[in-house]
This record gives sequence, C-alpha cells and structure tokens, in this order.
Amino acid sequence: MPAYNPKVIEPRWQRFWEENKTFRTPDVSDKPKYYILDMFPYPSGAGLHVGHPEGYTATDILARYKRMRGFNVLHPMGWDAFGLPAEQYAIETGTHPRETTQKNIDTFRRQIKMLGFSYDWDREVDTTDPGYFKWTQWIFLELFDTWYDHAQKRGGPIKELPIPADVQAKGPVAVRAYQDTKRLAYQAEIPVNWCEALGTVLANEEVVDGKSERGGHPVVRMPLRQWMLRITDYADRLLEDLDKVEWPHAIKEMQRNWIGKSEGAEVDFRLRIADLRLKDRVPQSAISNLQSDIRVFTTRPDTLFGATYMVLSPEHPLVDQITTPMQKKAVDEYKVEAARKSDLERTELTKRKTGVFTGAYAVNPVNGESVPVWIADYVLLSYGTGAIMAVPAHDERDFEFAKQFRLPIRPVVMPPAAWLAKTKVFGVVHKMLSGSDPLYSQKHMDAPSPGAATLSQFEVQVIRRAGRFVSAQPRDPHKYAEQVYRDAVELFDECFVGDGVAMNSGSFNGQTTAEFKARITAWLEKEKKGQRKVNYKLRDWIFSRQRYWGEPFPILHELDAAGKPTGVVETLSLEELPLTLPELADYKPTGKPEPPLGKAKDWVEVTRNGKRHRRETNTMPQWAGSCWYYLRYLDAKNEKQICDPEKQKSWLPIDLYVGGAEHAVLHLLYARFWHKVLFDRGHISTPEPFQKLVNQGMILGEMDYHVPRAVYEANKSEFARMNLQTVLVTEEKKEICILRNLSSDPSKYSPLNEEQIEKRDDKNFLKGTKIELVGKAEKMSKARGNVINPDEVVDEYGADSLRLFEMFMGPLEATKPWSMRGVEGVFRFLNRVWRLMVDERCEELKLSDVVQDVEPEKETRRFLHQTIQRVTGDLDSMSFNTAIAAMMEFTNHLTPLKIRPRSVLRTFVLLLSPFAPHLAEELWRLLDSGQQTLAFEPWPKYDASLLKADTIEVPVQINGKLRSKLTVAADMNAASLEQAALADEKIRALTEGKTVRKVIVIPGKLVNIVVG
RNA sequence: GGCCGCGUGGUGGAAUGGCAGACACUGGGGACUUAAAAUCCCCUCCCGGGAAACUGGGGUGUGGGUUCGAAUCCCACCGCGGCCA
Repeated sequence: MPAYNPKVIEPRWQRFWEENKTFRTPDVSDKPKYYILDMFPYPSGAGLHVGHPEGYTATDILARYKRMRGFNVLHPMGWDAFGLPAEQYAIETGTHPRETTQKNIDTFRRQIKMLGFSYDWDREVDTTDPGYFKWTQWIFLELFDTWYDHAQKRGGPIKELPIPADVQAKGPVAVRAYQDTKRLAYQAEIPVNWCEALGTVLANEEVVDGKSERGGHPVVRMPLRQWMLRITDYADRLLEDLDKVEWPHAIKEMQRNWIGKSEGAEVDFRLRIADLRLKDRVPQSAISNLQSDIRVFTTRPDTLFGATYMVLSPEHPLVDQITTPMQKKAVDEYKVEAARKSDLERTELTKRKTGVFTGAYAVNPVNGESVPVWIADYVLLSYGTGAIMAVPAHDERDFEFAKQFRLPIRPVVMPPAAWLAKTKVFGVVHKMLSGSDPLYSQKHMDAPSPGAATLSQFEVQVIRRAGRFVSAQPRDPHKYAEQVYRDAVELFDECFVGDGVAMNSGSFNGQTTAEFKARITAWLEKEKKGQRKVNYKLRDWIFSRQRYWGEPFPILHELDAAGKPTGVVETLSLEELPLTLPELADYKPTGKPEPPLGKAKDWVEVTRNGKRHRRETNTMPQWAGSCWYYLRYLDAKNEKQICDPEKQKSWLPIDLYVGGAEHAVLHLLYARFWHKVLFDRGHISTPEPFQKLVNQGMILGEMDYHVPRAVYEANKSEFARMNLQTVLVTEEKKEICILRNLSSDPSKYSPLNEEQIEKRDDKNFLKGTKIELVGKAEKMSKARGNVINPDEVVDEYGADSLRLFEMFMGPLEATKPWSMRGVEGVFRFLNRVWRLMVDERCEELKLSDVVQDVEPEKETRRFLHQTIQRVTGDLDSMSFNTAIAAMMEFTNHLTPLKIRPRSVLRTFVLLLSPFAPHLAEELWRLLDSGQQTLAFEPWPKYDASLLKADTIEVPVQINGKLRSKLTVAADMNAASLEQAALADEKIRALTEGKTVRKVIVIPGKLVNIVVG
C-alpha cells in the first residue's frame, strides 16, 4: 500500500500507543511538569461533533510538543456524565440512566481514541462512578464542616467557630443551630425557579427569558427548601484572585460582572406610624408589631436628599405588615402577578414599569421628609436588602417609574457642562440666547404671537423656564440650562446618572459626588442611621436538584417519634461513602417539587444509633462533579484520599486549560470556589486551579444559502426540478428555507457549492434564475441539518486530516465555518508529505530513492531552519494555523527537489508529528528504523546563524510609496543602503529635479526617501 | 441601553508601525493520460494601457487625525458578534 492510506496506518499506531502505554504519565519524574487539560465533555447520545475535537486537538498538539521539549506532560480525559438528558431518556424508554450513560461514554471514548489523542487513559474519570462521586460527596461534607472567618478571610473547621456566650448558655442544641447558620453548605427556604415540565428547580443562570435553558419550558417562582452553598463568602477572594491568573480579558471581566461588587451604604428609613394610624385606622395591635425600619442598600448615598419615594420588592417580608387595609387588595393582586415573571423580565429597562402604593410612608433620615412606600417588581428581593430608596432624578429605573406614577423628581446632582450641552433643553436655550430666530425670544412667551404656535410645547416650556432666570451675567447658555435643570428637571427627557456636584442637599451642597459619598456615609454611621456596605450581585449557589441522576447528598434528617423531621441534620462518615443511588422502577419526577428519590422507601428510611432518619432526597446539580475533576486525574484510583498530597503538590496548578467560552462564568467560578475551600482546609496547595485559560471558538456549519419562506412557496416546483433539497427553519421569528443539494444519503449534508451561485450587483443568485439567495454560516444544529459527524470525516480523510483542518481553519479562539473542501486541502498536503518520502508507484512500502543521505543545499537548509523557528514560535503562541502554513511552504519547497536529504526530512517529520502524529510515526519508522516511537524525540532546534539569506530584497519607497527594489547583501549597513537606493535607476528617474529632504533607512528592511 | 471583541480578495485567513493578500479553498489555463480521476506546472484583489516582457492608478467598513511611513496607533460614525441589563 504505497499510497498514503490513513485507514491502515492510523489504527495501527493507535494500537501501538495503547499496547505500549506510550502516553502513560509517570507520577514521579525528573522532568519539569506540564499539566494540560481539556474541559471534559458531557457524553450526549448524539456522539462527538466536530466542535469537540477543536480544543482537544489544540491541547494534544501542545501535549505532544511539550513532551518533545522534555516535559513530563499530564494530559487526561474523562466524562461529566450526570445530568438531565440521560434521565429524560430513562423516563421515555425505561432504560436505566447508567446504561445510557455507559453507552454514550463508550461512543465518546471510541470517537476520541479514533482521533489519536495522546491521553493517559489510565487516569480516565467518570463523575457517575461511585469511586468518583464518593469524593464529590466528601467535598460536600467538607463544605458542610466549614465556616468562613471574615476577619481572617479564610474558611476553617466549624468546630473552631467562636460561639457567643448567650448561645453557649442555651446548650448544645442552640450551639448546633448557631453553627448551622454559618456553614458553607446550609439549607434555606427560598423562592426558586420551579420548572414543572422538567420537574426540577433551576439555578437563575439556567433560566433564560423566563424559560428553562434546556427545552424552553415555562418557569415559575416558588419558595422551597434547598441546599445552598455560601459562595458569597468567597466573593471578594474570587474577585481579587482573578489578578493571579492568565485568562482572556473578556472572561475575567465576565466573572467580575457576575460577582458584581458594589460599594455603597445601607440606610434605615423609619416607618411613619402616625400616618398609618390616621389615614386608614389600622388597629393599634398591628402597629405595635411593626418592624419600624426599612433598610435599603444604595451605591449612591450622596443622592439621599433626592429620595422622593421608596420601593419594596413584592416578596419583601415587610409588605404585608405595612400595607394599609385600603391598599391590601391591590397589593395582593400585584404580588401574584409579580411571582409569574422572571428576574430578567422584571428588571428590563425598556419595559413599562409597574407597581402599587402600599399606603405606608417612611421618613427620609437626612431631611425628615415623609416619602411614600411602594412595591414594584423592578426591585428584587435577592439584590441588596430587597428595598430601595428611589431617586428618580438620578436613576433610570426610578426616573421611568416616577414619570409613570407622577411621583416627584428632585435633582440633587448638577451634571457637568458637557452632559448638559448634549441635551435638547440646551439646544433650545442656545437658540433663545443667540437671538438668531426671533421666535425663540422670551418676549413672545409673555405675549404669545401667532408665530409662537409653530414652536413645540416642549420648546415653549423651556423658553418660559429659562426666561425666568434673569441675570446680569453674560448670556451663557450653560448657566441658563443649569437653571432649567434646577427648576424643571422634568423637562429633560434623559436622566443624569453620573458624577457631578451636589445641590438641594442642605449643608452638603457644592460637594463632588465622591466627597459627598464619604461624608454622608460617615454621618450616617455617627447618627446610627446606616453604615458603609459592600454588596455583591453574586448570590449563594442553589445546590440541590429534584432529580434522580445526580450525586445523592450524604445527609440524614433526624425524625421524631411521629416521623416528623426534628431539624437536626446528621452527616454520613467517610466510611459510609459512597452513598449510591437506589434502584428505581420509575424515574419520573413527581410533578411536585418532591424529588423522585423519595419513592425509594427502603433507601430513604434509615435507623442509625437507635434513631430514625430520613435520607436527603435531593441530588446535587451537574456542576458538582465538574468542579473538581482536574484533581482526581492526579490520583484517579486513590480509595483513601481525594488525592495524594504529594501528587497535587507536584502537579498543580493546571498550566493550560482549554474549553468553550460558554463556561466562562458558571463552571469556572464554581470550580474556583471549591478549590479555594479545599485550599483553606489544607487539602491543596495553590490558591487558583487554572493558571492559564484559552477558549476555543465555535465551529459553524458550512456556508448555506437560503431564501425567505415566501420565495420558497413561489418557487417550489423550480427547486424540485433543479433537484434541490429544501429545509424550512425558523430563526428570529422569521421562517426561511435553506437550499441544499439532494444526496443519496439523506442524513448527509451537502450545501450548494459556488458553481451553483451567480454573483450580480453584489448579490447572490441561484445560477440561471432571478432568485436571490442569502449566504450564511450558522451554528450547527439538528434542526438545521448542518451537523458534521467526525466519524464520516475520519472515514473519508483520516484523523490526521481532521486534526490538521481543525487547526488550519483559523485562530483557535475565532468562530469559523466548517468546509469539507478545506479538509480535502489539508488531506492533499498530507499526501504531498507522504510522496516526499514514499514512491507511490512501488509495490511495497519503502523509502523513495530520491531520499538520500546527503547534505542539503544551502537554501534548503536555510528554509528548514526558518521553518523550525516559525513552527516553534507559532506553537508557543498557539498560532496553529500559521504553523501549518509554514510546513506547507516548506513542503512546497521540497517537492520539486530531485534529491531530498534524509536529515532534512527527519527534522521535518518531527515538526509535523504533533499535528499529524499517525503519519509522522509511519514516516519516522521509514526514515529511521531504530526508534519505536518519535513521541519522545527531542524537538528540533534551529541555528540562528543559518536563518539569514546571503542577499535580500529591500523595498525602496518614495514618500511611502513602493517604487523599486534592491537586491543587496543581507548585512548591508544603513549608509551603503541609502547610497544604493539613491543610485537606483528608477529612483533616480523619479527623484530627478526634486529635493531629497530625508532618507529613512531600516537596515535589512526598507528605505524610504522623502522628497519635497 | 452599557461593556467587550471584530470588520482585509469570490471564500477561510496571513501580515500588530515598514513590500497588503502568506498558506489554503474556489475558479481558469496547461502538462501527463486512449480517456477520466489523481498528480504536476502556471494564472486568480480591483480598474486602465500593452501582442508580450511589462506598466500606470486605486485598494484593508466609512470619514478624519498622528507618522517619513497606518490593515496595524488615536477620534467619530456605520455594520456584525458575544456578554450583561
């Protein structure tokens, strides 16, 4: 088989690597370590798609490269296998999720192995393996056993939590209850996103537009007992330590935004009891029960004087207490309405604001004013204190709300001149003062003339207001605009939210925003009316799911004699782990927020130490297993410990982590949180898990052409006649029809090719018709039918071609469309490489006669060293596409050579080997029969002295335009270069009769002559 | 609406202050072949002149700026994508 045949050589080398355990990583080594990690996949039923191998190929190339550079490389793979789809499948078919999961894992493993990745398969992990989730459960117990010491800024064992004397005095039950309020894992009754269709509670981030992210089912809010993880305690460290890692700027920024640290103040507003009593005759008893303060959080305490009303979130516990009988009906109705909306819908800026007055009033602590208390759904219970002071002049949402309900708007910050100058008001004032248009004179306003009617109501009002500002000063429009802002802020249709100078704020007038903030906060603290406060957008993590296919909690709830929970929680010991899932005949969610595990009566009911217990029936979310898998790879089979301390010490942190940007926030934040807890508890020795992070871009389907639905309807028969396949899809509420070629295999996707398209007037038309087509590459999806299956690609071109094309398409981070023709292109390149060394016409596989043990020509040697330099540099900067281009260029140079030196080919094969390892191993064996594998051959070095050519071409520019080229010695100095350039014939012709003002010479690069 | 990123041939892309379009795809022409496939060679940013070797001009979303010199740096605008609201 002398022709390049990946179908033969690839399985052979894969078998070789597997049988020889070529890529097994020793735990102990003299070599420096390099831990390179892929985000492990969720093994779905659909199998691998071409997006998966993109990141895997990049890391595999680097892993192979680093091995050759003398590193002890850890490059493992595993499965994130708990989760909804397997369970859904179980519900539909009655197959146990374990079976489906195993089947999917087997498919994924087969597909991944078929691509020749150099993983150490002895370290494979599977999150659903009891040997694995034993330790997931153990970490949960660690979280349960940890409290966060804010003074020390670190987590510690709960037994070290100082117990206040009064709690101590009440006995062990009280101590226990006190500890329970401080644990990192705790239970809470909170409003959650309940999705009836999925039968589970979803995290906020799994809800998009009020629908479940998976499946798009409706989601409602309801209170439910949940396990929570106190990630908010770590918010500050999660934020600060972002500075320690080399991650893409955008990802760090997303994490910062997600944590959402804001500094401000908490302020207490006293409720006006008297108002309540007088207005609505509330019974005396109700008033005495009233909690008398409403606490708000604000990032702008400097705008306190502008707070003209307050808003509570509809779920705020005070609402029922303060609502007056007259308002009760409206308030109750509103609360029901609000519960139906998602957080996003509620806070959307563009939406019309809604709300209801509670009938109550509170006192603004800075000026003693009474302000009405409303409820509105744009205030969320989960942010800050669930209540706000509304400053309509300086907050967009308050501004909208105030206009909607005609609440007073009082400006307390004077915007800077630049802001005012951009407003419409300023435009009118400017016209009025410039006198260019007599209509804009204020005299017309006093005694309206017929012409004044052409002015808008807005303009008339502005002129009237501004006209009242009579000043001896120059007619400066800024001063007048300022005055209008002071007197009639409602005329401005934009609300000023920036920093400025205080006004209408008593003794604070004239202070800048920053100054004011500091002073008022100090004043509030002194007066005991509030304090400085740091607030986070990050919420505690809802850590339980009402599903079957997840890790069970190692938790028992104590029951009393009547079988009711006592509230005491017991943990399982390490010896009792793993706690495995019970077998269930019926996986269906109960339809109520009660988890399916409750159906396993024998499993749920436990008697321990003579006491009755009920097992926790929630399961952990899918994130749990993926939060720490990178640790388990270090010691995958350890039954005694999560990971041997020596092993984690020598391997952490991960040098490079590659995965999709869709995990930018959640997975990466959760994993960092767990890592920090384990760090605090002394189990691991680095503060951050992932030193360097790179996101691979998305791979889109091939360029596809479509027409609007209507065009499809009108041309149905035409399309049929042309043997076109039509695929109807809906995108962004528009129905479109994708046109493709019919193929014998209906599952195969064959988009229109360029010969079928005609370009006219910058538009695409279906060849020979007037039908305009829109060409676009879109995300691969089943519905669109544009999914590429790697099995088919490998079958047709081989794994090396797939690997190479994935890297050749463009920069790793970029989103880029797939192209089968592109795969063919790199396949042709590999064929050319093969033919450099193998004579295809021979019957047997042997080295071609043109390969000889001779010294290379000077030019070949120079090219080789340049190629080593380029490929090495490109690998170090992860520019795989240009590294491949460099090797293609070198191949193009070698192809016409009649004699090809063996030494050059050997070096070249080593360069190619991380990219196309099967082909390289095969050729290596032909070139050098002594070695078993090239995987540990030293990486080629280049000789800098051989890089330079003797003569080079230097461009000569005149005034920056290329005019001539000089062929000169490579090391010619600046003075001689200048001379040579000026002496050049073309240059002399062009500079004749002109003055040469300046000559810029960059030796070895260019000459630029400036003439006047 | 805010923040971040990106706009280069028919297509994917290369060049990050110094020859724009490397390397590939597509298309065109030629060689080999009885023929086809494969392979090899040449051309392929746009407009103009020339029989040809060649040659003139324009050109990196748009407009401005900095610089001897800008795809690259700065400002404004337009468009696309992502994240957040």
